[in-house]
Amino acid sequence: MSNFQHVKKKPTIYDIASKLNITAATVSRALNDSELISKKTKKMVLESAHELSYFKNRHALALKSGRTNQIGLVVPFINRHFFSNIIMGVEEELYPKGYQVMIFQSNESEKKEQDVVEALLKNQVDGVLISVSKTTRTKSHFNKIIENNLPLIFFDRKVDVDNSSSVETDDEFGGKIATQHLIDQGCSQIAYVTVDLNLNIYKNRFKGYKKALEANNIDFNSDLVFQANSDVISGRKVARQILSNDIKIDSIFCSSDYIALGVIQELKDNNVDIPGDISVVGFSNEPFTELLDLTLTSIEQNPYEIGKSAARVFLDQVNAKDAIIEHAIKLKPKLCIRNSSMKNSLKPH
Amino acid sequence: MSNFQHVKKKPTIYDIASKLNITAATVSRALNDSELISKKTKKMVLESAHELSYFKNRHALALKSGRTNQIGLVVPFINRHFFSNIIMGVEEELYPKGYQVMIFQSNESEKKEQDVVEALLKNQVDGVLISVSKTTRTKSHFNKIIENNLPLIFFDRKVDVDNSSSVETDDEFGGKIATQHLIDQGCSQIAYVTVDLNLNIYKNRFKGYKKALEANNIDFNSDLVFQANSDVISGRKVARQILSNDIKIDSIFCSSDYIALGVIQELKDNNVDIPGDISVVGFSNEPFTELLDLTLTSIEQNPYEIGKSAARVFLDQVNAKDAIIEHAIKLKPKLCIRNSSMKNSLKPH
DNA sequence: CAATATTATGCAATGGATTGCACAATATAA
DNA sequence: TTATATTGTGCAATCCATTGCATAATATTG
Repeated sequence: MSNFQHVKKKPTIYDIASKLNITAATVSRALNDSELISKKTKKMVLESAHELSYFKNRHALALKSGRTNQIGLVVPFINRHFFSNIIMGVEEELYPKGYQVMIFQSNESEKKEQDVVEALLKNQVDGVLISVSKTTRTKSHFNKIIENNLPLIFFDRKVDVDNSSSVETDDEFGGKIATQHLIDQGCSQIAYVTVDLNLNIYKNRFKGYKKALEANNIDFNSDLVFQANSDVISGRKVARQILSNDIKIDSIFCSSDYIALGVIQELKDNNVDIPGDISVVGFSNEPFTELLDLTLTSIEQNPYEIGKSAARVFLDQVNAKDAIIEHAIKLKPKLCIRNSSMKNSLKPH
Repeated sequence: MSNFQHVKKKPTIYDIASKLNITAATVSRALNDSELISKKTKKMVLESAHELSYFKNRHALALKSGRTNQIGLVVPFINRHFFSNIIMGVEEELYPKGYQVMIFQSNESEKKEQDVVEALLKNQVDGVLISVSKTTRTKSHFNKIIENNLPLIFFDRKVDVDNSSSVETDDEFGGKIATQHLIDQGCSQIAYVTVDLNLNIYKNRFKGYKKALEANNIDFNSDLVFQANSDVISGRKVARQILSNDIKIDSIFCSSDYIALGVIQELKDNNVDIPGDISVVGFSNEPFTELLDLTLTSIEQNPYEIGKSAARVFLDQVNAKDAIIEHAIKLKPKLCIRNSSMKNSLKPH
């Protein structure tokens, strides 16, 4: 329990060198398996390195080479189910390749996002994966990344930047299959609840909704479209609005699970039968959707796969060296059917 | 869209030096506000640095000093509400102080945990904050951290290691207030559902439960104690067991929200009135607890504060230099009363 | 065996910032 | 004005690994 523990100094190539009566240069080459070095010497060096439990000093390497084997990962908030699972995917893919993932949050603030990108560049990361903050309007910080000749990969939320890549959910497809599912249940008066249409993801989900109607020869009725924030309260408000205006519908497709939950709560409070009278579908497949009394049908975006995919795109870029590779990947989301939408379903349990 | 963008080289102290016809040493001292340097020179240097948008090279610093301003944060999984909020807290506290947080997952595997700690040491992090994997039985990797003279702070789950600190939830207190709450509602036949009693957190919650009974002169009855895994299925199983054996109880305190949810589902399916016939309390205050039809009373551990606290302990250690500081902090959890436990409550809405 | 081709190693600079020591420039005292 | 004290800068080594160039050691060929 001594105060001043003996801090054993980490061994360097010089230690190995002097132990073997050769120079550090030779050791370095041996460790890097250079053809210049004889097998015998290589063997000696490797053994000695193992013995001393030698490891290369990352910072010396970074200083010399300018590469760090670290990548920057920027998300709005890490404590969101969606983003934390993306991070899982990225790590899973990159950790075995020797990359370390530096995770940063933008807190949905453009300023913080700029700061964070700045910090990443100072760290000389080898690439940046980012999901853009909602409030971001400028893109000079993204251009800076490109100017540094680093791979830049957007995921989930992108901005148009030359020489960058992106991995997104095919939100339009998601909107389409959710709507089609309701139609398949016999619904035709399908209300739609959207969040801010300035955001691409919501724009595209809406597009999918309309496409599905069109494909089934159902007239689009703008009276059935509602605007809300992505939370329970907003969902309740929309439901109240529908009920009090006596708007005739047989289903509601909400572009957010939280809205859907609010809708369900308000409808239940008003003795509306779900899914009998009104079917409800959400979006994102939040963990709570399957924990509810009335489980909620939703669209799974598979954030884990988004993460993995983004990581693979990064590796592609890195390995391609100077070739331009601009990936623009869209992953198909999946419909998770539960009790809130099954007109003919047996009651749960 | 050229393939070979011009990658502007980052300015160094040498650039500043030659621009001002002084030496790098002087520039370095000026940047570090050394008293050796005249105000005039300092001003020149600072201005020039700003002009060139100069920043110190982290890797050069790390190489020279052995310190990196990075800390390692190890959690079992980052996509758990509890842990991701701890991470938030840590970041919030350390980011403004110029520390970067390197986040790693152990996946509840001892081997991975050892690897990760190894990686952190190779990176020469300035300290390690860790929540120990469930499967960890050895502690030599923790000792290695101490031998390197680095601050080691355990959070939520700790292991006994000399010269380390810890920040935990006061689980016993949590168990006590939850039980007391049920007693306050008039309950006396309080079932208790625990998870693996080999784990300290569950051991302590159980202890709290018993203490509360004792304090209220209620006899402890081991027939009312059940064992389960921390999931919904297990919760249902316990409830079925209670019902089929016709065990007389007026409430159930579950050491996990998932168990509590399963219990509630099963009881509801069997037309038991909650909280009328049986009150239910969970533990951890998972996000879903307030989204349920019947909102679930639970114990909030405030992971965000745990994170902040752990970060502060780290800063303490760092600033204390060679002094021994062994913090052992226990944070009081908080009771969140909701509808599942309020005997006299109005029905929701 | 001498001369050339191969192969294996060493030397020294590099990357960027810090710092002990030496020395120059200026200020103060005598 | 000269000797001494005080302040401000420069020199060069250091942290660790890499790498172009020079050279030593060995192998090959005539």
